[in-house]
Amino acid sequence: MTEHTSTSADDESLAETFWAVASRLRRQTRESLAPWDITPSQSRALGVLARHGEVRPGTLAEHLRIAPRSATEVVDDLQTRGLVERRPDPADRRATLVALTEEGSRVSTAIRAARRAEADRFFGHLSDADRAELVRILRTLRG
Amino acid sequence: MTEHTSTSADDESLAETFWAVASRLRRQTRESLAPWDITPSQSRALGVLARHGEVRPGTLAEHLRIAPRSATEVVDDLQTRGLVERRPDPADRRATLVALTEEGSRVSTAIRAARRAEADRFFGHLSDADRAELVRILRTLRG
DNA sequence: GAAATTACTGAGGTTACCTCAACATGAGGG
DNA sequence: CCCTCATGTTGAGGTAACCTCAGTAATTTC
Repeated sequence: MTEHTSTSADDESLAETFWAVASRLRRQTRESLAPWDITPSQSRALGVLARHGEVRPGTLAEHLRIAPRSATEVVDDLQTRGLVERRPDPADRRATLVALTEEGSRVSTAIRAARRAEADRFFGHLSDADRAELVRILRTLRG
Repeated sequence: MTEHTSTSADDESLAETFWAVASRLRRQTRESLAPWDITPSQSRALGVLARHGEVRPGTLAEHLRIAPRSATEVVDDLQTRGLVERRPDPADRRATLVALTEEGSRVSTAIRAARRAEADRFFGHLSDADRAELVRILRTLRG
């Protein structure tokens, strides 16, 4: 009964349910980012910078899994908005370091707070026990 | 202990974990679709047609949550590939019905099977109990 | 000194969407 | 019957967020 069969039909609806939840969460996240008029990829970049401090554009590209050519543009946009600045890498004069400005730090923090609030809203419907279960199960899936 | 607090830090990592899982699943799904050289939105359209039978382009657009103008293009592409055909709606001579061709049916079935296999692979690492838990929790989140 | 690395730029392409405007046909109501 | 609305399609033009390819410049590494 609790035999580990390949319950195909259930797995499919599991995937469907998963995506339904994902799209709801994505929509909500997009909305929570709206006040800053920032694109998802810009916010991802801010996140990387907040976590890693100053990094070279190439490294940023790796973290964001985009081409270096595209990272230049993301950094350009963020720089135009004054959220990020480029400075010379003291260790290698070919290189540039991208770092959050003060404004960038504030925005990044604010965004993180908003995300948190949104996650609270979203996952807050669950009991503590269910949240714990969910996180445990997802972790075994996250690879 | 099981008090329902707003465990913000945990919620954030819950969201992160969720997205990590999502991106893994998305990648795997994309790969499983590769043999058919079909885009995700085309496959979504096939899915709608398989579930609903023949539908008007406008209805298809609603299901896919895209503009009617864009649905025309999706249908065009599928028609070019011979997976779909347009026929007159007997009930309304302005209207068109989009339906799977035989080939389209076969492809759509094959895709569903591949998806199922992929879901098996993906969620199959979980115990039956965990799968049941996951589906239950996700359902309460899916809105 | 030659080759590799790092960043940047310009040009052009792709995907999957979008809006707006127009047109043809046909449906439904008065 | 006429008018308005609905339906599908098309064309033009636009956007976001990427991509590749080719070339420049500065600098480091072998």
